[in-house]
Amino acid sequence: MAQSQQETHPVLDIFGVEVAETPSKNKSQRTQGGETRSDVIFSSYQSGNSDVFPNILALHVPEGATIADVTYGKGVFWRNINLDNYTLLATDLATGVDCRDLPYDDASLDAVVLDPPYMEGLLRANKTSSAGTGTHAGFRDYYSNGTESTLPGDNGTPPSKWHAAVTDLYFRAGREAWRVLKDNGVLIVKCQDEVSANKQWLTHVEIINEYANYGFYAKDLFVVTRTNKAGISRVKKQVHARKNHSYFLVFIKPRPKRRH
DNA sequence: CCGTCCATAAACGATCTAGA
DNA sequence: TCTAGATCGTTTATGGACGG
Repeated sequence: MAQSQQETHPVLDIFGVEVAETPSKNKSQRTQGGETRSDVIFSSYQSGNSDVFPNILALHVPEGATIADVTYGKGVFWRNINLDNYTLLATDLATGVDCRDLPYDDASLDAVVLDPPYMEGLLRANKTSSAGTGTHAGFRDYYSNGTESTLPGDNGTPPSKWHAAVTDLYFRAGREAWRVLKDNGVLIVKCQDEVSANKQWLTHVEIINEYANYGFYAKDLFVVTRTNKAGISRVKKQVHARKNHSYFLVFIKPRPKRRH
């Protein structure tokens, strides 16, 4: 008992934080590096995609990486990126590349960026009842449910519809991304939850759970809150909170663990 | 056997605001 | 002033249970 009392203990304040130096007797004291700072990259921003995306790239994708943006669209993600620092492979439906069937070799890319439509209304077969008449019309024409371009299910089941058509697109594109990514490769997925048929669908949770089955590690999650006020029409009684935020999910394809 | 009711699934479409 | 839209509640269809 007397021995233990002779051992030196650091003096702690009420929060348990050391406030006094331990005696110099302690030879192998660890010296901590790094610096204290607050200008770090945060998990949530009230801003647009083109402002948030550079932060994600800076944090998770090293310069010199080869990145495939498989849903390039107008390239808004890259508006504030210095393209000298990366090799960008920009494809889209407009260039004839299906994000579920990429023209790249297995394990050939450092990063993949995926941003498909996340609204079931955009994927409807019937044009008069589908949403998105502008920039997403191409998506709708090609990926819409109930058309011959829609892929049947894994077991020959009918093609998915409504919200399931949205997740189906994410799942297939995720599996394809797994194929083309190198070990430790990064998959950046943009998504947003949606309400369909008066029902809440937490799309980002569904994607994370499904991708975990493929082996992806969900390394990071960013929330983008839109700056403007969105409305909804034809409401008699609001049921759910109007969504004004979306997600960037960052997945890692882990290096396979070596077995003994 | 038929019509009604109810629950659930499927289908559908409107409108107000920000930004140019 | 004009344009165009990263939804979500409402409406319609479907099918089973149930009573007459």
